Amino acid sequence: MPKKSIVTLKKIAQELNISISTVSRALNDHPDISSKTKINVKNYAQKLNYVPNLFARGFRAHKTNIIGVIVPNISHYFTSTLLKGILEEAEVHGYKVIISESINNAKKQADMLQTMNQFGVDGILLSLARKTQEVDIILNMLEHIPLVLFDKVSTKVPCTQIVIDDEDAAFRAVEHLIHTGKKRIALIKETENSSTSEKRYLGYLRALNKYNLEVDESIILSTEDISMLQGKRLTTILLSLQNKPDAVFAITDGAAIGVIKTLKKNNIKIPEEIAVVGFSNSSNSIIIEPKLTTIDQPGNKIGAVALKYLINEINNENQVSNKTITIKTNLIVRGSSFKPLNGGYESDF
Amino acid sequence: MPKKSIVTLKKIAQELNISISTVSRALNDHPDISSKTKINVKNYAQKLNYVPNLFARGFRAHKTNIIGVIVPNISHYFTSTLLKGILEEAEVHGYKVIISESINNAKKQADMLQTMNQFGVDGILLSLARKTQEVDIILNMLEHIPLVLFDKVSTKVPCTQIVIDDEDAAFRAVEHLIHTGKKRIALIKETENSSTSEKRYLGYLRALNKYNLEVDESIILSTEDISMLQGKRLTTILLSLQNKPDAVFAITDGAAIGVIKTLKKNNIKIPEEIAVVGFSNSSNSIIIEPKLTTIDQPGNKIGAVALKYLINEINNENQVSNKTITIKTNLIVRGSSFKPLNGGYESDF
DNA sequence: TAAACAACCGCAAACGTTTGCGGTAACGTT
DNA sequence: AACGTTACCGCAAACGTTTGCGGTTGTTTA
Repeated sequence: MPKKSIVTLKKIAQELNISISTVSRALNDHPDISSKTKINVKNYAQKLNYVPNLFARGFRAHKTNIIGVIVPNISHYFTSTLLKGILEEAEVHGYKVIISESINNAKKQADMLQTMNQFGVDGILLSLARKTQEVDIILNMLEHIPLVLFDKVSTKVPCTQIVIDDEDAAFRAVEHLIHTGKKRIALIKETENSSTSEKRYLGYLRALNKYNLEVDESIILSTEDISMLQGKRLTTILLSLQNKPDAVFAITDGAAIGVIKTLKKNNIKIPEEIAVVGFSNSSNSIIIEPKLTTIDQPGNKIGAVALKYLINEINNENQVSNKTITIKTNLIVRGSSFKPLNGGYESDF
Repeated sequence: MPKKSIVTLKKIAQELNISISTVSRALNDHPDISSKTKINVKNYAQKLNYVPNLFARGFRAHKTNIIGVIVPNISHYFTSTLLKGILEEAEVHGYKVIISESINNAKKQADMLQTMNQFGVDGILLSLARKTQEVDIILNMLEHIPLVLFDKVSTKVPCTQIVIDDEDAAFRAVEHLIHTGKKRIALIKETENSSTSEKRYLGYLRALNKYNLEVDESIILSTEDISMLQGKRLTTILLSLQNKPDAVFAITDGAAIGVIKTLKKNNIKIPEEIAVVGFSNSSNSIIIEPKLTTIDQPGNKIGAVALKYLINEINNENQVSNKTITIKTNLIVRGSSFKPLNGGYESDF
């Protein structure tokens, strides 16, 4: 059993023959304490390697300096960039972060909210599980503890939310395809009511609308669990059509890569015959050949901003705020949608 | 300010006209309490939505049920699988997990150990930052708090360690290349003293040795930050050689993919002219074409096992254990090293 | 010289929980 | 009737910290 003897205020007080309160105040630079005593105490504490028991402190102050984070799935690249942003920002503010994953399970998510609250975290950062329908537990949470939603959000919850401009990003992606001369652009999206999928769909529609392109339901495909495999499957459907599309906008890099793979297998020229655009700028998007045109979502920034707003709510204990903060994204044009005319050279294609 | 009135044992005791201790014991199923009282108390607690203040409880019991995890970089796919394993296992044991990243900075890592200890975590799971040389802080930590190393470990620290069989895995990877008829196998590894890199190097040597193949220093290349870019750079070096290799074993999927990309650009047939094997089975390894032969490291399992051993040390407060647990890996053969003879069909090549 | 004031410090309560110990009632045993 | 036993339950301390309040010096002011 390791556990070296633990140093407390009491011990310091005894050795120095002063009271516990004086030691506490000295270490906290309270004005009531003479600088002589302060130096004395601080030195001695230093020597004994004293560390305050944040537990006791938090217990008393009802403040833990821990914030809880719940994400649907930790092992997605984008999620880990979100977490990175959160962790970095948390550190500068002196907060620790507890992370849990809901595995896209609403029940589990509810349990986690409970446990986190029970643990006395100072606030919660939540990215919703996919099929979160009943938000009553979350609403209830809102009355107990500061909470902000990020990435996967819901308008049903009146709290501050940090999202990317999904609609606008999708719009720009499709607009880009149109600018390259494409006129019949297919869409691959999710069926379940995912807020992001819906918004990207709207962006797609708006772009077609703006440029007076026909909206053809037969090339708007949905799938439950969007993935590379589904991208492949849906592409074969698209290719079996009489009137094939000349571009595909997949709402996810994974699906987009599935599209590319299937197009290549069918010897279809990318982007000349069919162009492809994804969403996320995942690490895979520069591995596939041709490299994938996609939307870069600054995960770090989303995470950092979310934490910043949360801390704000923790400090200003006024009533719950309710605005939605939108983080800008970037369209990254690569070989899957655009081939430079002049001897333009893309390194790996 | 939200903060609904908080329910404590005291409140329940008052309303029910019994003592606090009785309430506590009733909720904890203490034998001294009559089942009538128990039911009574439990029902009432349920109704008030009582949740024990784990903070106060932990404060008293010197137990937080939080374990700390420090990893070099959270946004690597493999890392997130490790974390997933840890999180899942932690949940079944009723532990919460605090995660920090050291960004491969030894100083930062030391600070984090301190803070975690200060926070009163029950134990620490540590994956070392790359250039962790002075381990005194860690050794010191060992006397205070249960700690187990995982993935990135060091023999300098006498504690239980969870690793994969790097040496053996590398051996099998190279042996596989030899079995396919390759005789001149290049190696791409790290320069800095990374334990994994060293072990994989040893496995490489052992394989060459077993099959009486010459070890040629000129095709054993090292790089500081191993990555796709470095893979590309080193491949051009290999290709400029008079006596080119007929296979490349890259100690990392990223580097291996860089190799493949460069080989393709130079119109070299994979695997006929030069075969490639990586390490990690990252998501990228099935995106690149040909798909990459690689070693699958079961991150989930490593994480889970690490946590299991940590909890064991937390409970059995006997002296520090010091064994090294090795997790088995799998060689996954794909197109980058092997082409089926009979009309064998690989879906995307 | 007395009163007022400042500077410095200690007492004790409080946070919510668990738990050793002691106490009371009811019952059965001699 | 006196005693022992059992079944319940409450008192109070303890965990380590912070903080309002009051107390003790010593110094300045009237």
